[in-house]
Amino acid sequence: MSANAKEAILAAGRLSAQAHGYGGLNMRELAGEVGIKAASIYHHFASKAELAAAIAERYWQDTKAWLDEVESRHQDPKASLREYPDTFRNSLVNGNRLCLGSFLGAEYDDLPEPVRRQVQTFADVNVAWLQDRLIEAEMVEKENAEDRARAIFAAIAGAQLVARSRSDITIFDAMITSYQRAGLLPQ
Amino acid sequence: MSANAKEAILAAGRLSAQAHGYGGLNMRELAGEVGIKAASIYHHFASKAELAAAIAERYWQDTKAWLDEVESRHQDPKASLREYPDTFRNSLVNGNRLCLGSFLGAEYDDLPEPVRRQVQTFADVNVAWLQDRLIEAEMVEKENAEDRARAIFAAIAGAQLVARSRSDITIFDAMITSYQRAGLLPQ
DNA sequence: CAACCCCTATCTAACAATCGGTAGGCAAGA
DNA sequence: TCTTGCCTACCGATTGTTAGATAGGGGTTG
Repeated sequence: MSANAKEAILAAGRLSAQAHGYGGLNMRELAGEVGIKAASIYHHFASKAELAAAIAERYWQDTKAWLDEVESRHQDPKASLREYPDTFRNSLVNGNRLCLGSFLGAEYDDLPEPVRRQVQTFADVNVAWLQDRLIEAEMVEKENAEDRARAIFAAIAGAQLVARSRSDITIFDAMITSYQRAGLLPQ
Repeated sequence: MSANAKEAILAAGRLSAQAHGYGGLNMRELAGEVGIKAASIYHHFASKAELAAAIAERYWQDTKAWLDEVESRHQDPKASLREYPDTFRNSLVNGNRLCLGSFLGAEYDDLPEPVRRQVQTFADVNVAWLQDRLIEAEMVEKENAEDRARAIFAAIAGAQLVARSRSDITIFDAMITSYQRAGLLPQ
């Protein structure tokens, strides 16, 4: 295992947290998925709180990398915006999982401080990226861009939440289509 | 206490579940808020699962009653739609709490079956009411009304989720305004 | 080259706290 | 006297976390 163990813990922990949240994240179960014992996790992470913070930090870093890759792949900002819901969709396809930011957002009151900071950063990363694309696409006036970006972020996260509790991806797609028809997202 | 105890348990349980979810709902703590001992709860509810199901059932019943009252207060369906986000807003004002449907929706995988049913009913109640108002207001074609209704429900739940993790009601209001400007909600 | 040591990564075993839930008793009103 | 509503006391399971041991690899030293 060695240095790979830490990465394996982060990867499995992310999947577990997306399915069960911070409260449902279980050290023994997580260790079992990685193939080690629970005590061994403490060799890599000082506590459950710090583990969760590391998971959340890695999560927004991966998200940011993916968003930047999407942006660089299109010259049309509207094309980037059309692709934006795909991460959320993929989480549903991949084990009916939730966006980590949404789950931890729900549990926010019971979250340790270091985890809270990473959750906020995740939201900031998404909103900033959306804001830039909205301005490039000239879809809103500059002074409304941030609010509109946050509204889009919230709407898609909400669609994922609702679709998940039906375990039905088709209603996620239907909601995205509705957002497009209504004018919240570009068609 | 007597017959009032059951009602008090339901009321306190709802508030606790809106703040900490099903997993965070604690029998001892809940009993303490009501002024009884944890064991006494089992005189009124057979298990935590049945208690949570009763809380969720009461929740959608109260929601439905409020929605019907809103509808009867306005003759203009758009006026009803404008008032719709207020329940979600009030939960934030009242202790930064989440819609119970959203919290339980996040925890859906770990929910006992009877609770799941009530969560779905809550979503159905909201979507059905929104669908009726949208049709009355002639805001969408009939075949798209349900999808649009669910999209609005999801968007507002998402806005509440995002606003909660900032403990900031003003950004909730800003997102609702954005939805109106974009055309998702009537202005 | 061999003996030594130490660091890394993991283990077993256990602790203390907390959880949902149960058994059985007690008091009061019908 | 029987039912209702609550209690005390406890059980077993699970949780995050810690202490201490062990195995192996790499570097230093004789």
